[in-house]
Amino acid sequence: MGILGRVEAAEHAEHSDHEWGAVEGDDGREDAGAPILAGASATERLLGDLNPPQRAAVEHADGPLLVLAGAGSGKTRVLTHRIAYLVATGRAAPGEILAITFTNKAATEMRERVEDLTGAVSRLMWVMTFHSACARILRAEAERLAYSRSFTIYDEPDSLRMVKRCMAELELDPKRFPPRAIRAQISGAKNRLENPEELLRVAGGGPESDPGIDAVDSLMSAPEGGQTPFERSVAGVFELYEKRMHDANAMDFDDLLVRTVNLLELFEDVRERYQRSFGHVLVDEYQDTNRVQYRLLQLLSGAHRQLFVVGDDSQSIYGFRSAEIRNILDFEQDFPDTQLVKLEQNYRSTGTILDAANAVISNNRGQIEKSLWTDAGRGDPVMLAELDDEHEEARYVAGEVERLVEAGTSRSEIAVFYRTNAQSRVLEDTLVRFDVPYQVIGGTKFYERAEIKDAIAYLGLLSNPNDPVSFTRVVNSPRRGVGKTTQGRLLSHANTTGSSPLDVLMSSDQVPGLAAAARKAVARFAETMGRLRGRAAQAGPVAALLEAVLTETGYLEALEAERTIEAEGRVENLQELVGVAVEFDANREVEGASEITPLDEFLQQLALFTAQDSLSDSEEMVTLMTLHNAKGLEYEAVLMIGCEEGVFPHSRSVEEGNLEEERRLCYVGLTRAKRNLYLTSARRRRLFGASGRNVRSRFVGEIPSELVDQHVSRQSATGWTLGGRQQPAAPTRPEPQPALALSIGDDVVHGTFGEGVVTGSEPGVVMVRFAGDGTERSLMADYAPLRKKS
DNA sequence: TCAGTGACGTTTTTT
DNA sequence: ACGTCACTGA
Repeated sequence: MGILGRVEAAEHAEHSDHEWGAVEGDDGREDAGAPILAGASATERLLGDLNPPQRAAVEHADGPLLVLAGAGSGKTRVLTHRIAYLVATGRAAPGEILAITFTNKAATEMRERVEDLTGAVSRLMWVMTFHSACARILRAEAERLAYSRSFTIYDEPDSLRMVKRCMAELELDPKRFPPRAIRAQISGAKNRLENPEELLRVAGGGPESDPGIDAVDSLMSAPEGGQTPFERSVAGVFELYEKRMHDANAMDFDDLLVRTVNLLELFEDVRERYQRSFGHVLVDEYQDTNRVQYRLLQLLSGAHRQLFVVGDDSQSIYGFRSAEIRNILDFEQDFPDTQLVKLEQNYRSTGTILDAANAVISNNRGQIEKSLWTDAGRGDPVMLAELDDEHEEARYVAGEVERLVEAGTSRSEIAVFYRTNAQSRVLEDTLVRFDVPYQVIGGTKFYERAEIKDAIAYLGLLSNPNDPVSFTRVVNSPRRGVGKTTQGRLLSHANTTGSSPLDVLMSSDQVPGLAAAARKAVARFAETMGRLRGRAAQAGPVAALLEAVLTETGYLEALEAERTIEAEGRVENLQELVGVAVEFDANREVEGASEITPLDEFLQQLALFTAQDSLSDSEEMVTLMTLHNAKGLEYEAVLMIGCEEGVFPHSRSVEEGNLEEERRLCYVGLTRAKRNLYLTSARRRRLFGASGRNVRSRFVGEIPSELVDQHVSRQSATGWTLGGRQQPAAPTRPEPQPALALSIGDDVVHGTFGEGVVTGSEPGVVMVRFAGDGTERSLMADYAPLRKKS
């Protein structure tokens, strides 16, 4: 066992009064709290409310630990308590802990809870995502990899842009090889830690191919072996892409991880430094780690092997991002002295919901044996609803949400999940019409709006003048007479002289071939950028710099001159961004001599901001999100919409044979619900204009019928019965009353809102203005407790 | 250089 | 059905 490593770790643990390096065997727990009085009571406090297996995990003595935790079994809690335990018992100083969470939000919550438990200031703790941790390490060590510290982080669209540039440079036809596909291949290769040459080697020489053809093929393309033209193109683009990204002093999301691995592999001193500083490494959602992340964990915990990972193989849903369940299945082999703790008691859901989820996931093969149980009651049945089309489905959701709210469920405790972001649209329209407040997580994000990206690109360019993508974005926005031709001349001059695009701009009189008008426009822009650059160098508040950028570049002015509603919205968005900057400036700890300038830190935060981070849980809103975004969350009531073959499981997953991952995704969705669970499907759904007939998802059929309660919309009931399925038992659901014959002007009485008058109607919906509060509401004709006043 | 028009492909999921 | 992108004419 890594005795040496641990002794070394102990030596460098300045805050540790203990000589943990000297303690051997499993029985460390007896000594754990004893020497520190305050620590002892704190330890008791934080162990008190744990069940035996949770406690075993938290009190784990030494070496690698794998916690296999079922859904809702308190795995994040175990992780939090483990950190608190390490701090409280003095086994680790806060600064020696690196805890990896899946989102920034989860990280913030975890820090706060550790603070609550220990009373310790957690600022020193590294509790963050893989990407944030890597970005921080890279900022500090960038020079080792011939990067500058002000490297730019490209988001996915920007990375795609760079791929397109490279393809153009290689004269590859984007119609023949879609840039998206190439980008996906590159990303996959990076996550598997393959470089361009390896990619070719792996792709080449399929053993099943006909040797005759192989021979011909190898004659045709001797140096590369027998790849398809696509694979060769991927490798070529990959190679150039890597070079151009480095020239640009830019990293994509994958680079953040890969470069950190490179750094730690290449430089022994750096590796040892970080191994010493992180004496304990903890990972949440371990089932979703991929090859790079795994390698990173190996490198960071190499000497001490204090690796504490928590995960659930049934919830592995990021295979498309190269996550490997293998990492969890093989953990015990890779770390032979691993201890395994299983958490199988579920504290979240009713027995019915848990049984449904277990029944679905049991259709997968090769899950690690777990038997989740709960001592909560049975609860309500799972509600199944089959509606006619996506609009009726949305109305059903809106109706059920209203019903739940009236029955006392807070809107913030209700969530709607769907497979694809596109599905939120119809739902949003309907919720607006029904006056149901909601928030959408993910989808088209604030930070992807053009004006926001422009503003960030300006800041990015000031920080990193080498970045051609930001340069291109910004140089003629607002329109200032620097068109494509001029841009091309500037960039190619930058290429030939090897200087940065921004520097070329500053000395544009050196650039050949510029027309007089262009020359003038360029010079004018260069002057403003020069001024702003001077400002940026002063490392003052980011908000002030951003405001200066927006006014001095004429960006705001141009928007205001448009005098349109949209432009107004853009200005508002920009104001919001300034607000974000103000908040950033206010929260920034005034630590002298930081390695990162405020501007770089701000840009980094924006780049690594995730969908879930914008989730607000305090307000009275229903939450809408994809199933992927739902991971790690829980709600009293969950509605999963679009449970149809082709939608969920997605047709593409079925084609690619990823059905088991889809089923795990379903499992994740089901297990988010504490009390009420709804699954809805539509018989017809419009996709790209064309309307298709859909059948219910196989996952719905995998739920035992005694757990469910069915509602089938009237229009489809017959067809459904003819389909050969068993007609459900009589629903206990409030039956849709036969729609009242209402016409505009009729006086009606509503169970909750009182008297009103019908002001309009649509199929299935009736609009009523109520006398009580004067509001007009859209109600579902079939469900609303309405009766005609006679 | 730019505004307007038509074709296209996009919809899996995300750091 | 919608947004993006490339092309075209002014």
